[in-house]
Amino acid sequence: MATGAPRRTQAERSATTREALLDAAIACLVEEGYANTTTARVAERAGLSRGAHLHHFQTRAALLGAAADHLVQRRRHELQAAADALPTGPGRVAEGLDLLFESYVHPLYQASLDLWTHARTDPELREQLLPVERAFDRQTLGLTRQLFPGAASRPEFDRLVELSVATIRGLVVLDTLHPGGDRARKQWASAREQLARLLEDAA
Amino acid sequence: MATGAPRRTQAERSATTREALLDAAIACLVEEGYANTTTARVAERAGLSRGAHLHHFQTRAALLGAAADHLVQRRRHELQAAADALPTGPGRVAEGLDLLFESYVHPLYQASLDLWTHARTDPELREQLLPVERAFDRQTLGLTRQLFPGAASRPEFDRLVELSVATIRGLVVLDTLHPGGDRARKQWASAREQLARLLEDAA
DNA sequence: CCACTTGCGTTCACGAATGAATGTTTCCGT
DNA sequence: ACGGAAACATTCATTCGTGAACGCAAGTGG
Repeated sequence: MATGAPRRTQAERSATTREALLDAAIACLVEEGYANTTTARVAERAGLSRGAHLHHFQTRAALLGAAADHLVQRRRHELQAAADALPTGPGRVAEGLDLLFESYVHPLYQASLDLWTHARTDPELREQLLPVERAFDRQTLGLTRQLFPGAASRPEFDRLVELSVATIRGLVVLDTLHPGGDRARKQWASAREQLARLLEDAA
Repeated sequence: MATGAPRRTQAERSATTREALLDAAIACLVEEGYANTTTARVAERAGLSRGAHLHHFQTRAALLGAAADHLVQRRRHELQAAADALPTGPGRVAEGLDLLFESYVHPLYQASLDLWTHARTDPELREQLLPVERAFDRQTLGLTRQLFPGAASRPEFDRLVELSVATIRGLVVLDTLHPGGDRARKQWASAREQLARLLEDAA
């Protein structure tokens, strides 16, 4: 038959549903939280049956582990694109810090927080998340080197990045209790100034 | 009868069981996490029946809300005692920051993180936690004024405290995935130096 | 001392979530 | 086109957590 849709190979079909499940899982985590992210709920959101889920991920922890990985990949793409588009110039440090901050206030990071928090007492989930976290860390460090080329070669650079990232994480946690609130954003204005000074002094 | 134990009034009995339940709930949160902190589990830990729990707290969210409050009270007592015992002198700022840091790496704060994270998507729990958080914030701010009397009157003091607390929170989150790990502690050494400089410059 | 209240324990019914077992459709190699 | 394999769907049994109803025992005020 000459339908417009070319016959899709099985591997393509498979990849599509897999993505749909992961996207649904992430959306579910963001909007309904870890506790309400059940296998049934995710399948429903993806417009699939529970069987489809079971076919791709035998267990719930497997699904969430894959979702975490998917999450990091998505963040990587968005961040990389934004970083490449960032102009060089005198305001580069401040804007680079802003970029980093935005990647954490993003709703996606709330999903990560949910996962990480639960992994503390769920050995199976933690097992899944440990390699993902390593990738996340490397990703962040690599990005900062690109964002702050002036200071990147300094010996204290890694410490300053740790400080900045820790501060950002700490600010973002503020907003978990106040969804849509901008407490983190308000405090960030002042914090960014201090961090920028430290990074520029190092350059 | 002349037993050594004087007859306890009902109010005393009640208060004892209530405390036992709250302590059990907190211990359960710390060791087994939010998801495994079920009403049955808490009652078992407290050496009581589920009926006892249900008598004092009709719903699970009520128990957890009360537990969060209890948590903040306990932290207040410990912190206040430590702060009162802190000597004045040249190292006061650094030691004060350490004190603050210790109050966050404490396992009790992991329980708080679990609660706060879940409250994001659980309206009933969030309702319970909002006033508790306000108390916690006031408590922290009051303590810092006592710890850093030199800088407390400066206009930028509140901003510096926010920065310090955010950094500490962000560092502590690191350890959720690595229980018993001291990644936060290691990064703290360097971060504390920077924060101390800022606070001392303000004094 | 007795009626009444309050703290505490037991049992039951309901709902929800998970994963296993078993069908049904879609695709690919020959 | 046809047989096998893989993707996907349906149903089932089990487990677990919750909160309500009920019942007993211990304390309190008249």
